Amino acid sequence: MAGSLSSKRTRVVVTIIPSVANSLFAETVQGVSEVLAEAGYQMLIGNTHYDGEEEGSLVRTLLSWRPAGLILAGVECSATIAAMISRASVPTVELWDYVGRPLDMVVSYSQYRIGWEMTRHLAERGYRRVALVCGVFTHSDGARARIRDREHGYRDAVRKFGLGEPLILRSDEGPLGMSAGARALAVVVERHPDVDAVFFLSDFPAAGALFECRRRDLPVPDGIAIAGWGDYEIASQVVPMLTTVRVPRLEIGRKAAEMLVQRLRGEEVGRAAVELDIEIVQRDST
Amino acid sequence: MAGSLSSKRTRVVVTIIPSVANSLFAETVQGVSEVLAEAGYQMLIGNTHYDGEEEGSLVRTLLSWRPAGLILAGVECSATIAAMISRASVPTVELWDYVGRPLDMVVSYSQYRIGWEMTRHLAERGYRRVALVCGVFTHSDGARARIRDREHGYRDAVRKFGLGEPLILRSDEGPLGMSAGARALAVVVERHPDVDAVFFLSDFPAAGALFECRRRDLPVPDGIAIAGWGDYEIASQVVPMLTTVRVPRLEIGRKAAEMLVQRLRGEEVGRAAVELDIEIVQRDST
DNA sequence: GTGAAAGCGCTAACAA
DNA sequence: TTGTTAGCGCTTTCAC
Repeated sequence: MAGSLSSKRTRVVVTIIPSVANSLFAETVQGVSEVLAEAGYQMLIGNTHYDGEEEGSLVRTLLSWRPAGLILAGVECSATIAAMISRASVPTVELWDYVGRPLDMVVSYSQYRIGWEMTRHLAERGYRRVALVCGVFTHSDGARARIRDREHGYRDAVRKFGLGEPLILRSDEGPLGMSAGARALAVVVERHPDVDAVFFLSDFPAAGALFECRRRDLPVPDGIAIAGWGDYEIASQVVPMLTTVRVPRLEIGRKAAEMLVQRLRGEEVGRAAVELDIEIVQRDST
Repeated sequence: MAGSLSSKRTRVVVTIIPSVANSLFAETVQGVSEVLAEAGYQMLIGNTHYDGEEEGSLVRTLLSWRPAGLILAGVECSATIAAMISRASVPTVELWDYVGRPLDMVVSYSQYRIGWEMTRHLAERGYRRVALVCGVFTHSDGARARIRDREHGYRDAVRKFGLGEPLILRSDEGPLGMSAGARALAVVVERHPDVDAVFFLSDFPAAGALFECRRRDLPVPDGIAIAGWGDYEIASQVVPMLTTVRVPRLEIGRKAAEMLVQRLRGEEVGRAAVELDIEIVQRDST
């Protein structure tokens, strides 16, 4: 500690995530720390619990330790916090969301395209009424923006491909689990019998919906089609296998860490904002 | 940082885990940080990647920052590292595994009982040949000891309840996933047709086995019974619902943090080693 | 090359 | 009360 104080530098990079319990972040963090370890940096993780105040005190403490770099994965980052970070002039990479102007470097993918591509895919496979089920994170502007973009892509595709009225089911549970997916499917089946495909914004509620269909003896995909997001292991294992959107979770982490390491080495980082590609994975549930 | 150097104390507790990608640790870490946050401490997470060397350098760096406390969740903790920690005289709580003598405080549950109780449960429900499927962590003495204890409990129960020869399938993949569970089930069905129940040491491979049974049109539990471990959400959602062992993941984290906070407040901590209870959850897969 | 001295940015103890 | 000073344990610099 005295050494860091004296030399004004450390070999530590701090990654801040909203929740360790959300497997979305786990793999990305793994990617980050792999690359960082290779480059001789240590990584520490801070957990905000989706709470702006905790995030603030965490960032304050961590910045006082002069980390070599900062990685913000899906965190709120209010104006106050952003100001603290830029004052500290620590190289920063934001992943996924960012509010307003990016602080520094950004690695993300298009939320709009997720909504658009899957809806288009379902339309092309002949489904005529596609519902969207998503969690509503009211915890941060960035999360709200992310969801808005996805819904926007969905709405545009619904209109473009003549799928009737958009139907969006929102749940305010935060990250949706399997049981929430099962409940959402029950609502769709009972209240909107004309819906022939449901797009869940995560594989876990989608799997839960698949299980609910099985309980109801509702055949998938003939009775109803189910699509997910994330391409988690469960998507390729569940019966029937789940059509989903592959997002490069690991690669996002690796890319972010690589950009950071380049910057720390004093190399010029080409594009400060990288957008990675997503991909529809067609399986048996649609 | 200068403040911490000067005052020789911080309000930061460091939790070290082997992997963020393993959902086993996620909930425990959540429990730890909830309690710590209430008590006015911040928590940082260090990730060892199941690697002794990384653990060493992580602990060295972190100890130099004089954390108020240390929580080691399922990490190797070699003699060298243990010496570093005790020299730093930082209050420490170990979770789950510990090698040799505990460093300081310990929160755990009986691995032996997990093997014993589930095997007994299956014997009592009338199964005559119970196979055990487990991952083999060769990364640490503690993990090896944990697995040995579980297998020991299983073997003792097999003998006690007259279930013939023990049958243990080991995989060296590390934490077993769904696809590994599916493969293990295939091996059991094809090579050991007399097996009528399989106990997986996690719900994820157990769910994978369930899916494999479905693909093979092998009815569960009538054709074969499947049991898991962990009582993750999937266990109560999958069809048929999975019989499993509930382990108090969240409570372990909370308890560990509570003990640490008591110690930091200067209160006397009653028993330095706490063993929490496990519980069989009977569902439809057995 | 080796050794001494200054100082990183704060806290804590003491003096005014 | 408020102001001052020593010093936490290192790195860095500069003199030898």
